[in-house]
Amino acid sequence: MGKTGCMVRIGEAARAAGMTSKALRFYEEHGLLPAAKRTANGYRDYTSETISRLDFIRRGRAAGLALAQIREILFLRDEGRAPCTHVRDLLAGQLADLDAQIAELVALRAAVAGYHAIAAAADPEACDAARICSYI
Amino acid sequence: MGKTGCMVRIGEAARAAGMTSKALRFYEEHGLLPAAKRTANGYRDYTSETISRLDFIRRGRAAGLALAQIREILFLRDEGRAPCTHVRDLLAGQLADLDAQIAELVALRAAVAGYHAIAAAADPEACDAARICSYI
DNA sequence: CTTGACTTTTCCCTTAGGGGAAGGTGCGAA
DNA sequence: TTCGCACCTTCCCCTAAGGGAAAAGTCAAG
Repeated sequence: MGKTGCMVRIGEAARAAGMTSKALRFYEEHGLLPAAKRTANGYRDYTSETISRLDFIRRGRAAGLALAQIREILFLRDEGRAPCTHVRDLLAGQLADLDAQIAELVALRAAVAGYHAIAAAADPEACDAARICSYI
Repeated sequence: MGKTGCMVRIGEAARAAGMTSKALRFYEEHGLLPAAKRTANGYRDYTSETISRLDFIRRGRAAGLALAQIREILFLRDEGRAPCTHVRDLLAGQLADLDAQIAELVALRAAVAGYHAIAAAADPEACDAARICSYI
């Protein structure tokens, strides 16, 4: 085998996964990546296995999962257990969370639209100083 | 006049504004409230003017404004200038931000719903270990 | 030899406060 | 008087997911 194998430094691995080097160090620090092997000069050395792991992390992030949830999934997989039912439950919870967030934002948007309509139609001279601003 | 005047300590002011004492200290520290007068024992002493200022902060927060934006409004008012046109612009920007956030969450919701539908229908045995989890 | 690109670690920054520690103050009850 | 309780003070660490920057080491090319 070659002297250096398929040495991939952090920048290249990050580029391959569409992330930054900082993110990779952060994931390692927070247990989403195992401690990377180091080359003789101390540089992190990644394999294609790490790259696919990073791909999964990216897909999970794109689905709005928190790093802690992604870490759970990875932990199950690392334990040799299929995380599929757990992932299904996480996705169900994520759907409920998203529905709640959307409902909240839609309600806030309606309220802000009302304030803005009043502000757009009001006479700027009518502002009550004691209230700081009458539009809110 | 009475010895203690209308002394209102931080806890009572916070209750009156529907906040916590921590929030009031935080607002003072970050320039949304002027440095409170202190009583002889070092306790902060608030007036009704502060309470109405806190009410405005709460209304601004309820409208989804950031503390930095609320601070700008308060600064204008403190300068003697009516903040109304600025508030109107902030509300317009807030509307645009909310629309963007809602669109993003709705798109994410659709994607997650798709993942979840696949996960709910799939055979858990079919999960591909190399991909960590096939549902995402 | 030097320059430039890459890496390492470490520290501070972001939002809007929350939690808690350690200690001071004032009032009523025992 | 002393205890307990409620309240206050400052100080420090914590959140999520990294970003920015500093200081320093490594390596290949010009």
